[in-house]
Amino acid sequence: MLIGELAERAGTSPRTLRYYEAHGLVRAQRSANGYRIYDEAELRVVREIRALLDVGFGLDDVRPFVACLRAGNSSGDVCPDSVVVLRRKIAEVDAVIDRLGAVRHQLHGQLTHAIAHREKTCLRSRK
Amino acid sequence: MLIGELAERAGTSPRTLRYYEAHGLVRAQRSANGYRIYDEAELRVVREIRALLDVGFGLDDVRPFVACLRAGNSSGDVCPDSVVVLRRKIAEVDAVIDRLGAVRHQLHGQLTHAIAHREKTCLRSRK
DNA sequence: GCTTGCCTTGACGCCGACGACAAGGTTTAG
DNA sequence: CTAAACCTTGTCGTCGGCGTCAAGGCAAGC
Repeated sequence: MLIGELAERAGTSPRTLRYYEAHGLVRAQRSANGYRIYDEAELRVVREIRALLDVGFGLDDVRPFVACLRAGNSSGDVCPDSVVVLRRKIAEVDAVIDRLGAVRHQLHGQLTHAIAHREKTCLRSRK
Repeated sequence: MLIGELAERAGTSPRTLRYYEAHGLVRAQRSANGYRIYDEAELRVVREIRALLDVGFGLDDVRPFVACLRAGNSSGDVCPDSVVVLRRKIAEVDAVIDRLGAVRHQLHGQLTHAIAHREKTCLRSRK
């Protein structure tokens, strides 16, 4: 499988796959003419990477999951390192959610205050 | 008031104030030697900017609030343009919170699955 | 042979809010 | 006289995950 085919099957671009390889996440054989050749297993790897990135992981966070897959596991999640990252990410997400909740609350306060002020001004202007 | 003093009083840096000025948010007189001179009103402007940026606004989002303050209002929130931005930002925050909730849910699922798998493996290895 | 369509490496662009540094001018205190 | 401590403009660097050329090689069909 050449890079274009893998890219299409994984729903991404050749550029992206080379980028992953440059960062040590994806591996490829080389044909005589220098083309990258991938086996089926890499498709699963790339899909794992994509799924995690979509969820907000960084490339570094993804490494343990890829290693876990390469170690022969059916899921990238089941290795200790992956679990560590999962826990950390959940905690991060929780923190952001809390923060955004507070932000939302504050913005809501500013909004209602502004509306109230507008009512007042409007009433005054009608006198 | 020179730029260093304003920066300190607003809890930021001279570089940041020049950046705001370059983007049309903050204004300054110039002394004979070319130094920027700020009046007290600019302190409130800068604080408004900082408060909004801290909450996740971009510089463009902040403009209406600054204009509102310059128009003589006691709060930057009370003008129609500000209210529009406030509503939009609240909607954005809500969307992100929803998305993160889904992400959290998925990650939690992956984690429990991984733990369950580990239990299984552990049990097998003890046989 | 020529075009088409793959592939290769390399390098710059992006976005946003600045930080950091360069190279210089000014004023003040010792 | 000089050092310190301000100020000025200008430019490059940062972070991440790529997109987008550029310039070229290789394979295959007509």
